[in-house]
Amino acid sequence: MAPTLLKLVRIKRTDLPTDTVALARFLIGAVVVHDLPEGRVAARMVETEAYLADDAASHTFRGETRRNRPMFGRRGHAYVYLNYGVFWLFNISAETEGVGAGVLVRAVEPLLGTDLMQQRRPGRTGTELTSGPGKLTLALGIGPQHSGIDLCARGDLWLARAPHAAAGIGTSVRIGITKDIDRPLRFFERGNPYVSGPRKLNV
DNA sequence: TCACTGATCGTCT
DNA sequence: GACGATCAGTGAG
Repeated sequence: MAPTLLKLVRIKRTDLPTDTVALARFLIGAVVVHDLPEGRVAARMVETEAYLADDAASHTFRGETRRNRPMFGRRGHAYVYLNYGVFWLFNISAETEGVGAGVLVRAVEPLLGTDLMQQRRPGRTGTELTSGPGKLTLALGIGPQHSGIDLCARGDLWLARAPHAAAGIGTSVRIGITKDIDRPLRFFERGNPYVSGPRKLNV
């Protein structure tokens, strides 16, 4: 799709499903937009994971803390945290005020500003740019300064409606966790080359 | 294509 | 003081 033809329509909070699993599926195909000083970057979400309130794998399982507070807010807020001391991971809060749940964005497909993404990922090209939760935050310039912000409000980081429907949504167990490992809470666009993870999970 | 490993640090126990 | 919702490099099959 030619960039000049891409119309980005801001997502309103009322567009977002309250239920975490429904939100994780809804977000497949939707767009993350970041307006940087150097220009706009935008990418379609093609892989997500749901983290529920009664979920031992979720950061919210043991209750609210300073770090995970955004997950307890209303749906549509960003929760960004440092993983393995190295990478920032981007989540979108779900459910209602007081319920700790959200959706991890695991992979995106670049739509706008691919050149800017490449500058932020030296030596990486093609699917290596954004095919993983730590990669995409680097490419899109998402960091701790965004944790807690409202993605449905005016700001530099926001969500836009899917420019076209997902080709088909696949389901699998989640990746990289050690608790509640059997729940089918990972969702991805079938056949999309930017989807991360072992091939056997992506059918 | 898969399995394994080191790097690295904020958060919570 | 231990533990990760990861990535990139290496080596084997």
